[in-house]
Amino acid sequence: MKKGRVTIKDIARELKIAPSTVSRALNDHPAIKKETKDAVKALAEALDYQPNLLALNLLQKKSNTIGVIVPEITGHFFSAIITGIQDVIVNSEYNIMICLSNESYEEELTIVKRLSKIQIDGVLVAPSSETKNFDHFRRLQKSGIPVVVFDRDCPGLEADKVLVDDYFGAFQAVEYLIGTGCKNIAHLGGPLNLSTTEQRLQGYLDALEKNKVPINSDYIVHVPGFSHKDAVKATKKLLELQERPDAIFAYNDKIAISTMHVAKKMGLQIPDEISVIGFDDEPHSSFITPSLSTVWQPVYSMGMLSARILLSHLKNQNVILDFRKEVFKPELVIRASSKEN
Amino acid sequence: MKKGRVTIKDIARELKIAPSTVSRALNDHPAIKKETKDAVKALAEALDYQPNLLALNLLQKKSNTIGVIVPEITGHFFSAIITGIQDVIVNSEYNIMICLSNESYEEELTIVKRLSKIQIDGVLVAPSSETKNFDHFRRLQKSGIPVVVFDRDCPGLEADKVLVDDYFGAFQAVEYLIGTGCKNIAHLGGPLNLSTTEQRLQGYLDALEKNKVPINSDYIVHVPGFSHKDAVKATKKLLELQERPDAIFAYNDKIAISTMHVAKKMGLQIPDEISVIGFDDEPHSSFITPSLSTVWQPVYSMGMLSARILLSHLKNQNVILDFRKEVFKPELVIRASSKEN
DNA sequence: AAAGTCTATGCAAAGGTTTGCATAGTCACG
DNA sequence: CGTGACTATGCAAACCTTTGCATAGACTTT
Repeated sequence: MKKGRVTIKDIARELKIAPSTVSRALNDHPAIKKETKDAVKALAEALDYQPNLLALNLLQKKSNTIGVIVPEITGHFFSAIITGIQDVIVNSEYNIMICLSNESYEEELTIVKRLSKIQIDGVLVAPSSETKNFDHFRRLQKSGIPVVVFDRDCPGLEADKVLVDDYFGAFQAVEYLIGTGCKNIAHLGGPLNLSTTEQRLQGYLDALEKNKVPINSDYIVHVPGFSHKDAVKATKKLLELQERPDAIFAYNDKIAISTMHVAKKMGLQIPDEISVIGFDDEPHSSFITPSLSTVWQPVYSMGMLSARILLSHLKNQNVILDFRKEVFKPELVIRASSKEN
Repeated sequence: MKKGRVTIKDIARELKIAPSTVSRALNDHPAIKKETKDAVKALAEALDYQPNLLALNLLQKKSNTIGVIVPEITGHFFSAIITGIQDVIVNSEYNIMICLSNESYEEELTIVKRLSKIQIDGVLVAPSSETKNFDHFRRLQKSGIPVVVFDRDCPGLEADKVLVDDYFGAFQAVEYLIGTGCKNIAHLGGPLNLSTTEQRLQGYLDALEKNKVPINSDYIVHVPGFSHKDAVKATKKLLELQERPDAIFAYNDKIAISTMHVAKKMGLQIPDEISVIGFDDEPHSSFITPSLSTVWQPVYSMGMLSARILLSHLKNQNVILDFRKEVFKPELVIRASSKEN
């Protein structure tokens, strides 16, 4: 019989009224008589009418979709953030499109182009570790698309930002290590160029300095990527030093766990011979042996807040809101991989 | 000056030609003179023309988007599958919309309705653990939307399926435990109603039976949900039994890790007093102590294949392809949480 | 030179919905 | 009865692109 889905025109024809009347009836426009409304609604129901959002999108020049760009989702951190974002967005009229940059600037560029083509309404982004230039985000903003940056800062980009006080977290962790009597504290840093890497390094340095612990540049090694291999290699570099460190503050739990793995294989006692503290508090970090001391971040809340900020921009398209910069405080979680204070 | 983005009409006006000519020039239609094409392309470039996909969507009655429905992404399993899916889809013209059902049938229903409203072109789905009725998927199929089910089977639903031979994996794991001399092998099953739960249970049962090990119903406990608490509670039930099991085959690594945690707290030696085998081979499972024996699944490949199957349907809309059922073989990975053979 | 062929382009419709403006009809008031 | 106000509805444009058909002009063939 009828091919394709039921449209407003079908209802109009059936009821011998104009499509515009049907549209208004469906949207409860006050100028429509109650009887007409009822008739239209009844028929729409009967015919299982589904509004064609594609048409609406074209008309409104918006896709009712927001894009989320993250480097990866196989770790816990971004998965949890996304879950937070999702839980907020689900209760709005927006759809959500998750895109993975695989820590690649190129792919991030491609994604942004794509999102811009489909007329995305807003973007939430944690930039890739390769990204140094933020012009692609600026281009989005210029075409009226609000951009909210989370977790990893984009220095120089004016946008809403939801970050963690990485500096504070690192400072606390390192100061704790000093407090337990560690003298030779090393740092396994993250990929260079990441704001989080820099902040955590700075926290490490300042904690040492404040406590008058001399800084040894041999004790600072940056892990180039996020693979187990990278971490193992970097750890070995540290543990094979003439004067072996007695504590390692790692950029994140993943690295910390690899570090512990290597240390154990070398027969070192954790934490007696070497303390380890990570960052992120991944769920399994409390289950490894010894359980990992780490810095907890309110990941889920960060996701929710980022989404809420974006939504508030979308709701107030006309009003120009000031850019917000929200910084969450992380918390040091002491477990068994570090000595007692 | 000009508000909004550049359209094909703007280019046409500028060049004093018809919009249709511009369209054809941009799409390399053979009937357009080279000079015209060049002129159009040059101007399009200069004006930074971005085709409006929204208009195209309306015209083609499709959104060029495929939906992916998963229960959650905080674990490694679905994250890795999604990464595989993404890596395939990225190289097609399709966009990808990831939706989380949070293991809830209700939310899954809402998601399906939503996807159907936005005229999704195809769906990849791992149903929630609550889902027993698959009519919502059938409705999608009826409106011409191909559905590919992955990981968790939907019995009775005719669709493409990409699964793992859970039965085989479980059978192997349990037979291995028997081979190492374990006599009282318990099973911590997953949420009832999941095809994977059933298959793994059946593999467990058959392995016992084949090896003439009596089945003890006290040794089979199902974990209702995926939280740590649920797993701890279920484990305790097993370990407090009069005749304590000397091996536990768990539904997945997450549960297995919780189990080991409880066992260790009770002072049990793993694997001497109790062996543990999980399922999934999560990346951190090799880092816990003792490292976890488990069943590995080719997650990334599953994601890729699922996506490829869906794409092949979309490319051959007219042709009706037979439903495919692909079953991947898992592999037993023996580490330190089980005895040697 | 007429008829036919080919090339390059234009016209207009289609896709489904919303919305400003126009209009037909009703009613009330002077 | 004429005017004004109000109600309920219809018309048509707009959103942007693609595409079947039409056509104008140039060139070829008989």
